[in-house]
Amino acid sequence: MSNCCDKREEIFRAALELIAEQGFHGAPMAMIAERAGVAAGTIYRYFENKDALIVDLFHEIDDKIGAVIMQDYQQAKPLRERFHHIFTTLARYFVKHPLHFRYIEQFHNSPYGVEFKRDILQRKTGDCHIYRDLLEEGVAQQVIKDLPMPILFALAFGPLKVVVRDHILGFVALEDELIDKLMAACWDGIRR
Amino acid sequence: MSNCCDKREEIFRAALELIAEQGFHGAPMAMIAERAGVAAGTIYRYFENKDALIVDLFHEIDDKIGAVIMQDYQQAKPLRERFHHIFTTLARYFVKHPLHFRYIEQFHNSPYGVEFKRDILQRKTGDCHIYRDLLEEGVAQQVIKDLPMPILFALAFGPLKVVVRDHILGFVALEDELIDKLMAACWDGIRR
Amino acid sequence: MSNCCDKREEIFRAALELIAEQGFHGAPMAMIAERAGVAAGTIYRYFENKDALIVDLFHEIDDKIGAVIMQDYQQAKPLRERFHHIFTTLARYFVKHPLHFRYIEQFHNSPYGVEFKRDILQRKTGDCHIYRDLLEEGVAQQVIKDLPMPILFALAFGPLKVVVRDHILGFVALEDELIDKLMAACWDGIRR
Amino acid sequence: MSNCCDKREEIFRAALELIAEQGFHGAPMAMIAERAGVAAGTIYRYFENKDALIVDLFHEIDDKIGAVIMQDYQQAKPLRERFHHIFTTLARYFVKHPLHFRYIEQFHNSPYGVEFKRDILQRKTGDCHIYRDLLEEGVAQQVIKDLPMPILFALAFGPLKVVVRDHILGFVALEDELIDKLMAACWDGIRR
DNA sequence: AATGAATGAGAATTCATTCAT
DNA sequence: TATGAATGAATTCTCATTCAT
Repeated sequence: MSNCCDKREEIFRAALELIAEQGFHGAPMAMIAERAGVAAGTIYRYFENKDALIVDLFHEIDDKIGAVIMQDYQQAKPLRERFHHIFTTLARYFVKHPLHFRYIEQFHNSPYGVEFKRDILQRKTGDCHIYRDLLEEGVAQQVIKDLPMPILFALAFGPLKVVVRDHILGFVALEDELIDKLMAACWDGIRR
Repeated sequence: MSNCCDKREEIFRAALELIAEQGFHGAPMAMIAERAGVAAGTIYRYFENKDALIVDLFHEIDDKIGAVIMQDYQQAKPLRERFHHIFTTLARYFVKHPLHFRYIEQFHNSPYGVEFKRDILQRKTGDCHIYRDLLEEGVAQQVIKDLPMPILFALAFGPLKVVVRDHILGFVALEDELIDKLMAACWDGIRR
Repeated sequence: MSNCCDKREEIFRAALELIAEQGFHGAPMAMIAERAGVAAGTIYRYFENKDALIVDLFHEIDDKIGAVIMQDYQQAKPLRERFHHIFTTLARYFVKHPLHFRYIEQFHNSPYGVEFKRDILQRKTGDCHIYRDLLEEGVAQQVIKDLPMPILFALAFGPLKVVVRDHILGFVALEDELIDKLMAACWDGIRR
Repeated sequence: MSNCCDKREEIFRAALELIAEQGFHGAPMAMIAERAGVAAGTIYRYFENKDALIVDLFHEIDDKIGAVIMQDYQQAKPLRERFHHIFTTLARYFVKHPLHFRYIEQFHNSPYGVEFKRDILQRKTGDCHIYRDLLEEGVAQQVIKDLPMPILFALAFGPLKVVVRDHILGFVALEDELIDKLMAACWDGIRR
C-alpha cells in the first residue's frame, strides 16, 4: 500500500499539473515521469498507456467531485436548497481546485473525452443521476420548467462552467456572495 | 484568382473537418494536405505554419459568425428582441455548421486559444462589443440584473454552448421551437 | 543582349551576396530569385541547376581575379617585382571585394569545390600557371627555395588567405603598407 | 558506463566521417545514426540537436589537438625549438587524422563556426594563447618581426593549413623531412 | 518492481525543381 | 522568355512505448 499508492498518486498529480497547464501536447510521458519522480517505464506499471492514464485521471477527479457533492447532500431538504448545495459546492470545488477544472475541460474537448461524454450525457455513469433526479423532481412538482433534460442541465450548470473559466483567467473573482447571485440567476433560468 | 482561392479554401475545409472531428492531434499537415487535394508543401504557401493555419481558420469562422449576427441586427429594436436575434442566430448558425462549433471549442481549449481568449474576454476584438453593449444597456435600463459582465455573459450564452454540444452529440434536437424556449429561459436568468 | 545579360548578372549578384554572407544553406533558390528580381523558374533558363549556378559563379569570380592579375603583369620585370605585383593585386582585390573572397572560401570548403580543386591543383585550369611559372622560374634561378610546388605555393599565398579573413572579420586593417610587409615576409619564406 | 560512452563515441565517429567527407549537407541525422549503429532518436539523448552535435564534436577535436600540443611542450626550451615542436606536432596530427583536419575546415567555413572564430581569433579560448605567447615573446626578444599578431599568426601557420589540404588531396606527401623544411620556411617568414 | 536508455514511426517544415500559363 | 504556384522527397526532431538490467 505504501509505495504502490504513493507512486500512482504522484503520477496522477504530475499528469494533472502538466495537462491542466500545458494541454495534452505539453505533457509527454517522460515529463510526467520526471515531475512525478519516477522513471518513464514505471508509469506503465500503473497504467496501460497514456490514454488509460488520462481516462483514469479523469475518473479520479470526477469521482472526487461526486463524493464532495454527496457528502452533505440531504435528500430531505427542499428542492431549491438542494440545488443551492450542489451549485455552490461545485463552484467552490472548482475555485479551490482550478487544475481539476482545467483538466476536465481539456478532457471533454479531446478525442479522449468524446466516448465518455456519450455515457455521461446519457446519465449512465457517475453521480449525474443526482442532478437529473433533482431536475426531474422539480419538473414533476411544476417548480421547474418543463423542458428536455439536457436543456435544463445546460441552464442550471452551463453558466457556472463559463464563469469558473473566467475566474481562473482572472476576469471575475468568484467569491461566495457572487456564487450565490449566480446560483440565484440560474435558478431563475430553470424555475417556472 | 481562380486557383489561388480554391486551394486556400480547400485547405481550410480540410483542416476544419479533420480538426473538428479528430482534434489537433488527429490532423497532421500531411493529412490535411491529402484531404485538401494539394501537396504538403502547398499549405505553406498559404499559411506560415500549422499554428497560423489554425489561428487563421479560427478568425475566418469567427468573422463569419460575427457577420451573420450583424447582418440583420437592428439597433433600434427593443432589448429583448435584439437578444432574441443574437441568440437564435447563433443557435441556428451552430446547428447549421456543427463543424464550426466544434472547431471553435477545440480552439478555445488549446494553447492556441489562450492568448486570444484574453482579448475576447476583455472585449478588444471582434463583434463581442455587441453582446456587451446589449447587456450593459439592459443593466443601465434596469431591465437586466446588475451583475458583473462576465456573469451576465455566462448566463446569457453559457447554456447555449452546452445545448449545442448536446445537439451535435444527438441528445437533443435543437429545433426552432426549442431554441426559443432556451432563449426565453436564458432571458429569465439575466432579467430582473 | 540587353535583357539576357542583365538577368544573368542580377542572379549572379544575388547568389554572391547571399552565399557569401549566409553560406549555401542560407541561399535557397527562391531567395536568390527574389533578391535578383526575377522569378524562381527564371534562374533555370540561365543555369541548369543550383550546382551549375554555384560553379559558374565561382568561375566568373576566378576569371575576374585572373584578369586583374594579368592586366598589368609584366613578364619582363624581375622576379620579386612580379611576385610583388601578384601579391598586392590579389590582396587589394580581396580587400575591395570581400564577398568574392568569402564566396571562394565557401566554394572551396564544399562538395562543389572538391572536384574543382583537383583540377586547379594539377594546374589544369585558370591562370594558376602564372603563379607556378613564377615560382618555377625562381627555383630554376636559385632565388627561391627548392621545394615542391604546393609547398612554395602555400608559403607564398597561404598567409594572405588567413590575413584577408582576419581583415574581413575586423581583426586587422589590411592597408597598403601592411600588405607590403606581409608580402615581404612571404618572400622571406620562399626565397633562399 | 560501458554502453553510454560507446554510443556517444560511435555517434561522434559517424558524424566525423560523414561531415568530413561529405560536408554538413551530406550528413543527415538519419545517416549519422545508421552509420553509428543507433536509432535516429538516440542521437538526441546525447546531443540537444544537430548544431550541438556539430559544435561538441568540434570542441572534442579542438581539445584533443590542444592536449597533444601541450603534452611535450617545454616552456624552458628556446623559442625556435618550441615553434618547431608546435609546428611539427600540428602537422603530424593532421597527417595522422585527416578527417579531423577536414572537419575543422568545414566547421570554420560554416555558420556554426562563425561565432567561435571570433573567440579564437581574439585568442580567448583553448590553447591558442600558446601560439600567441610564443609569437609575442619572439617579438619582445626582437627575434621575430614586429608585426600585428594576426599577421604573424598567418605567416607561421597559414602555409601549414594549405599544405595539409594538398597532402590530403594527394598532391604532396607530407613526410617528416618535408614538414621540417616547411617549418623552416615559415620560420624564415616570421623571423627578423 | 523499478529503471531509463533505446527505439523508430510519425510530425512539421524546407526547398530544388517543374510546368501550365 | 518569364512567371511563380505547386510539388513531394528529404530533413530535423519528438515521444509513446519497450526491455535488458
